[in-house]
Amino acid sequence: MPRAPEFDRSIVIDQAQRVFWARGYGQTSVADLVEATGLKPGSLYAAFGSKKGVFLEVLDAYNRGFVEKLNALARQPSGALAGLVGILDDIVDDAVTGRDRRGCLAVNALLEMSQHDTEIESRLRYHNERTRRAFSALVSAAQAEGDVDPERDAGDIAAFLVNSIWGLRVMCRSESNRHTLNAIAAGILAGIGNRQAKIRVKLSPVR
Amino acid sequence: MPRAPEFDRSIVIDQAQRVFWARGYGQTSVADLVEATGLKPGSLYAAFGSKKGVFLEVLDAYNRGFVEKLNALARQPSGALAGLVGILDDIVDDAVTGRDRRGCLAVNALLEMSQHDTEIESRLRYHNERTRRAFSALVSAAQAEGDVDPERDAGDIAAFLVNSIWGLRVMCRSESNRHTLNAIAAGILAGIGNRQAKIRVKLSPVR
DNA sequence: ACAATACTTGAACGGTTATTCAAGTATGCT
DNA sequence: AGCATACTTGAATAACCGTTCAAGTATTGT
Repeated sequence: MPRAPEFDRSIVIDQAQRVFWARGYGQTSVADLVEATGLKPGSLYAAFGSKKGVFLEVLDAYNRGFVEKLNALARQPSGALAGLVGILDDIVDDAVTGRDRRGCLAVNALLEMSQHDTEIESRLRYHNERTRRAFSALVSAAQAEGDVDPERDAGDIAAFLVNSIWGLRVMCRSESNRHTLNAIAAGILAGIGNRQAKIRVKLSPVR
Repeated sequence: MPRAPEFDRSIVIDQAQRVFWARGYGQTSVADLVEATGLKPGSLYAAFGSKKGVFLEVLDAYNRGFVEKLNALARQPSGALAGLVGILDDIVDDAVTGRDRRGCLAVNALLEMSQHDTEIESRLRYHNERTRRAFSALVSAAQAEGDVDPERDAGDIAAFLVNSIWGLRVMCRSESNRHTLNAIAAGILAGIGNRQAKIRVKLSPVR
């Protein structure tokens, strides 16, 4: 039996994710990964094959985490729509406070790489579909709870939601004004046919 | 008096734009620019200072063109809302037919570079504001024509619109299904409080 | 204890990058 | 005609990139 690896794969992926998310793929050098993970180039290449191999695994972990979060929200006691509003609120809050303005790792990767890397492109397409399905389940739950117009197709609303949230993640890279971001969030809720007046009120005021 | 440049600056910027838009900033080498513009490295650096200098000028030209297009739409005889719907339709059409899936040059640049380049970041922030003002004027026109709820703040609606269109430009990089994209466009029109039932119908069917 | 296994190390490699620069050349004013 | 100006050229440069690899080392079953 051979020697066991000295590192925890999921921790390494987590460390790599932080670097890729902060700097983007192209601006992250293998030297950066070596520094962030503590793995020397040889070990890194033995474990992941290439820089792109690391990145693909980072992307997979990222999407898995996001879909799990969405699935948890759909079963939340305070209601699916409240979960959705929570997502928007968190994004806005992170931007306004400056806590997180890195945007969405998957969207960043899509724009940076999908045009010249078909492997990344197809992987992101797959993640995109999984994300939309998770949003669709969330919308269905909100419809069943009477908070969203049940006449409209949940898949269509989910597509609109993914679109809007991607936009919001991009917007937060250059906009940190609370009023503006809240106005956008209010528009999104209007677009999905939100029936809970309370929640719309919660987002639109503030000044 | 010295020798005059042998090239037309606006043509060079146009050629450079094509390369940057197709490949992104990082993946575009100075050698690519040399090939696309016909200018040798020395001339390029004499005229623009650096690769980034070329890119900044490309960005300026891009945004100027887009804002001018929006201003023209606001004064269109068929109505401001029709102009807006036309923008959405064009984006969807370009994606479905595969005619143009490069996304928005400014959004691409924002995600690729704004995090580690403050000069690009502030330039894009400025363009973002100009774009939002142009959309605001377009929305005001639509309100005056009775096609959009006049009670809501035009600036808020404009922010939502910019957000949605940015999302759509991103979405089109990985999605080319007409039904899905039309559903998104319909959601956007619902979000701005579109009062013209006709136009909503125009977008939602198709299968 | 020994062999087999496979992880770790870090220097080295070839390729590409943005940028510079000295030399050559065309222009227009005096 | 001659000079000042500044554009054009393309080879050179130095830094950095992702990746490889041979040597060293720790672990485990026998």
